[in-house]
This record gives sequence, structure tokens and C-alpha cells, in this order.
Amino acid sequence: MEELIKILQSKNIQPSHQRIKILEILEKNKGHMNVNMIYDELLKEIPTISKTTVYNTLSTFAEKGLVHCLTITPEEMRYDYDTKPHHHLLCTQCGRIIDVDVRCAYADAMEIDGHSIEEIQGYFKGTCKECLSRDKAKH
Amino acid sequence: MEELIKILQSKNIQPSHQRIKILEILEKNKGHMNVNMIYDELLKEIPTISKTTVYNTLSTFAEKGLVHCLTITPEEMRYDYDTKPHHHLLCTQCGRIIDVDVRCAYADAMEIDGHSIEEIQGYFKGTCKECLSRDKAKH
DNA sequence: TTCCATAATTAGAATTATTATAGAATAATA
DNA sequence: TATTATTCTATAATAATTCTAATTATGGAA
Ligand SMILES: [Mn+2]
Ligand SMILES: [Mn+2]
Ligand SMILES: [Zn+2]
Ligand SMILES: [Zn+2]
Repeated sequence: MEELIKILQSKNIQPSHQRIKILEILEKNKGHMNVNMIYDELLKEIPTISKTTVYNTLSTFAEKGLVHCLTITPEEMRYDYDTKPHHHLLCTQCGRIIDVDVRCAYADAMEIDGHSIEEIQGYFKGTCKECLSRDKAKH
Repeated sequence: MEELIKILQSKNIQPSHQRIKILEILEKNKGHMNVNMIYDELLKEIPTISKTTVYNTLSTFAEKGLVHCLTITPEEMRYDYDTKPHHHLLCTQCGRIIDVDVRCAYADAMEIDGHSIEEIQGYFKGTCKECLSRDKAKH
């Protein structure tokens, strides 16, 4: 709790009740949540929460570098509380978005082909190992 | 024209008037168009074209591997007629989506971390070299 | 050619994620 | 306390995409 407030303050974000709770949810659920997942979790604790607040807060968090935005699913934005550079796999079978451990040659590059780069998104789409082994078991 | 029909047939797509024209537009405009860009071009030649047809056709093309779908812009889908594996830069200044020539270590990989992969999307976001040099000129 | 079954196209409605707006609540300040 | 700025909420607006049902085009059999 105190921790969360400190995190927000370190990024110059006023630690409101709603913002703290949203940050808490991001920390607890290590996945790559979309707005509705976060909103549904929030409803349990703040029944009056507005979805607009979730959108606004996540925009603020993204601006201040507290979360990363993923466009790996075409329908909606996903939010990643892990801001260390890493890539993602979208399993087309179970729909999960999974961190993948790859050594990206450009992770620390500041430019590419003469263009300056500020952000890198690496997306893989396929079948996750859990789904693969479930399929194999079913045989 | 005959060329385009052959391409469609080779992918088992009936070469209808609309589909041929959409393919023609994709070939001509080498960019990374969205549905509205394609639709606006089409209107010049087929004033009765329906946006639903554009969506349906592009879905078919994507299914049959004739185009690749890019989710680099969060608002809308972009379509790439160049299906050879390559990555993209979104210039946050001019909005263009530009092919980048990088040697991706995973381009030909079939699996990663135990997950099987069918598709790779590599996105860079930053400022393109044209915008950089324009900025510098303005000084 | 004519008829029929099927596939493709169209217009418009429905869905859904996101953004804009304006007022209410809350917190900060003096 | 009174004033001011910030945050939050509810609702409306926007825009991409999908769904639906009706219409049109197409290819093959008779
Ligand atoms: Mn992640
Ligand atoms: Mn491209
Ligand atoms: Zn899976
Ligand atoms: Zn640019």
C-alpha cells in the first residue's frame, strides 16, 4: 500500500484511491489485462468506479511509463505492468498472452535504418506449449 | 489484369470484379493501407462498392495468405501486400508505417520457448529519418 | 439458351472499444 | 472557511468492425 503510493509519487502521479487500486490490480494479476478485466476486478472493491476512470488512469500510467501498451490483440488494448523490454506470444488456441524470453538484437538500439526508435514491440502468434502438450495428450 | 486473376486463382479465390480491383490497389499503393484508404480508392472505380465487401475481401486475402495484417496502429488494422517477413516502424510524427530492414533472428524459427509460432510481428515506434532531417533543417 | 444452386455483394443495423463532455465530488490551498 | 484545481463519474459521441438479410452475379446442368 505504502509501496504503491511511493511508486505513483515517484512518477508524479497523485495517489488517489482509484489509482492505487488500479496499480494494485496490475501488480497482482501478472497477465496482460485489458480494460474490462481491470474494471471487473475494480468493481469488487470500488462499486462506483467508472470505466472512464480506468481508461484515464491507464493513459496516465502509460504516459508516465508505469505500464506498456500492447496491440497484440486487434480488438482491444492490453496493458503490461512489466516495463522491462520483452516480447510476447499470443496463443491462438487459449488466447493467453505470454512473455517470451528472447534476446532481441535491437532491445537497446536507439536507431534503426536511420530512424530513431523509442519503443519496440515483438509479437509472436502461434500455439503455447501448454496447448501443444494438451493436444498431444488428447492424441 | 490477367496477372491479378492468376494470383487470385492460385490462392483459390474466385476472381470477382471487386476482388481484382482490391488486389490492384494493394499492388499499386505500396504502403500499409487501412480499410478506409482502400475503400476511398475503390470508390473511384466502383462507386457502388460496399465497405463490407472491403472487409470481407481483406479477411479472405489474409486467410489465404495474400496479405499480412498489422496491428501497429491501435485504432485500425493495416494491410501489407508484402508477405515476406519484415518489420515495421511507425513514425509518431508523420504517421507513416515504414518497412525496416532488420535481420530478425527468429524470422525462420518454428518455435520459441517451447511454443510453436506461425507469425511474427516486429514493430518499432519512433521518428522516421525524413522527419528527423526535416527537424534538423528547421534547427 | 434457360434454369437453378451457390457464392458474392450490398445496405444498413448492431456491436464494441475508446474518447469527449460536462457536472459532481474530492482534495489542496490560502 | 472560502476558493481553486484536480479527479471522478455518468452519459453521449465516435469510429472500426461484424452481423444480417436481401439482392445480384456466376457457373454448370438440362
Ligand atoms: Mn509482458
Ligand atoms: Mn511492410
Ligand atoms: Zn494456449
Ligand atoms: Zn516521419
